[in-house]
Amino acid sequence: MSRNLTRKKTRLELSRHAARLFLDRGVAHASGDEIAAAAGIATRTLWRHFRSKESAVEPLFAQSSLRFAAILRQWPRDISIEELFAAHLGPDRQAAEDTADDILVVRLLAMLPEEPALRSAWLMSCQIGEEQLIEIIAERLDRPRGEFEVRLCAATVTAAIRIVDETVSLAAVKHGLKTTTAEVNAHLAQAIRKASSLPFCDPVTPRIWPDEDA
Amino acid sequence: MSRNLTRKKTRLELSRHAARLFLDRGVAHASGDEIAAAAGIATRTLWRHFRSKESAVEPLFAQSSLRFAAILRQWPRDISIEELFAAHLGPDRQAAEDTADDILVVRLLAMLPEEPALRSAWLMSCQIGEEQLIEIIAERLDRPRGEFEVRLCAATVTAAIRIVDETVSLAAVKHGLKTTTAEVNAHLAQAIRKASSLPFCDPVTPRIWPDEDA
DNA sequence: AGGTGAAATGTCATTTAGTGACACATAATA
DNA sequence: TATTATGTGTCACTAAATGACATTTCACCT
Repeated sequence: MSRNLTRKKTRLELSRHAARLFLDRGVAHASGDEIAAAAGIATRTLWRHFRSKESAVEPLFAQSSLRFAAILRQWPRDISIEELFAAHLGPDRQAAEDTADDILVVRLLAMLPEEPALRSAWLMSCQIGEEQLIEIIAERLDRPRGEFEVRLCAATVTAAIRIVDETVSLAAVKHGLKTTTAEVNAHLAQAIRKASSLPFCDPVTPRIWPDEDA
Repeated sequence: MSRNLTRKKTRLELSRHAARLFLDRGVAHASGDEIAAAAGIATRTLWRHFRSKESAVEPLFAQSSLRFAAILRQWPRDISIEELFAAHLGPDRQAAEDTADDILVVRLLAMLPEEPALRSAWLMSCQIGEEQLIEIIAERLDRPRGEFEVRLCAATVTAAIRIVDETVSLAAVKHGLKTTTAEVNAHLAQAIRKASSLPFCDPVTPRIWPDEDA
C-alpha cells in the first residue's frame, strides 16, 4: 500500500478516536494525551499528524465530503441531481464503516452550538469540500477551474450543503427527529438547486468535439 | 460609557495589535506575550479576552462585517442593492479609522493561503456576518428568522461576499491590482444577486398593514 | 464628594498544548 | 544485503492557556 494512503488511514483512525472522546467528555476535557492513548500511539506522534487537537476531527469531516464528492464525480451528463442522489445516496448504498463514520459526524455537528472549536474544524473541512466542488462544476459545465463564476457557484452550493447538514444533524440528535433517506435527499437536492448560480443540476449538453463538424 | 461597549473597543484595539504582529512576523512567530506587550496589558488579560491567539483577529474581521450589515439594515425597501451600495459603500463615505481597519483586513485576507490558522478565524467571523444577514433578509422579506429558506439564502449570500472579499484582497495585495470603488461595488452586487436564493436585492413590496383594508 | 459592589486587570503558579532533537524501527529500492 | 525514506518513540523544552487571589477601576447610589 502506498505510503500516503496508509498515512491517510492512520489519520482517519485517529480522527475517530478523537471524535469519540470529544463526544464523551466535550472538547475541553479531552486531552491530546488521552486521544493518543486511546489510539495506542505516543502523544508526540499525534502532534505530528495534527497541528491542534480540534483539527484532529477534520479527517472525519473531510472523509464525508470526499465520499460525497466522489459520487458527484461519477455524475452522468444526462441525468439530474435528483436521479443521481436516488441512485447513489443512502446508508444502504455504502459500506457499514462509512455509515458509522457518518453517525459520528452527525453527532459532532449537533454539538457545534456549544463547541466553537469544533465549528472551526467543520468550516475548514467545508473548505475542502468547496475545492472538490470547483473541479466537479468546472468539469460538468466545461469551464476553467479558476473562473470566478465557478468558484462562486461552488461556494454557494457548499454553503447550502453545510446548512442542510447542520439542520438535519441538529434535528436528528437534539429533537430525535427521524427522517427518511428519500426526504433528506429531496431536501438536499432542493437546497442545492436554490443555491446554485450556474445550471449544473440538470442534464447538460455534451461538449461538441472539434472533429464532429465534418 | 457602558461596560460592554468599552470591552468591545478594548478587544478591537487588541485585535489591531495582533493583526499588525501577524502581518509582520507571521502567525507562528507572534506570541501572546508580544501581542499583550504591544497593547500594554498583562498576558493573562489577553487570554481573558481571547480563547486563542488566532481568534484575537476576529473582532477586526467581525467589525468589518458588522459595518457592512449596518448599511444593509438601513436599506430602504424601494431601492435596489446597486443603489444602496452606490450611496453608502466606499472609503470616502466612512471614518478614516474604519478605512485603516479595512486595510488591515485586506492584508490579512491576502495571507490566508499561507496561514490556515487565520482562515479559521476568518470563517468564524463570516459566521457572525451570516447571522446578521439572516435578520436583515428576514426583515426585508417579512419572513420569520428561523425559516430554512431565509437561513439558506443568508448562507449563500455570505459565501458570495466571502469569495469576493478573498478575490479582491488577493488581487490587490499579491498582484498590486488597483480597483475602483465602483468596480468593487458592481462586482459585489452582481455576486450577491447570483448567490441569492430569495429576491431581496430589488425593491420589495411594502408589508400590507391590517388596518389599511378599510 | 464619598461609599459600595461588580467587573476588569495584574501577579504568580500551574497545567496543558505543541515543538525540537535525536535515536530507533520499518518498509520500499537497489 | 546494504541503503535510504519515512514513521515512531523518548525526553527535554517552549509557548499557550487556566486557576487562584489580590488590586484596581468605574458605574451607580446616597
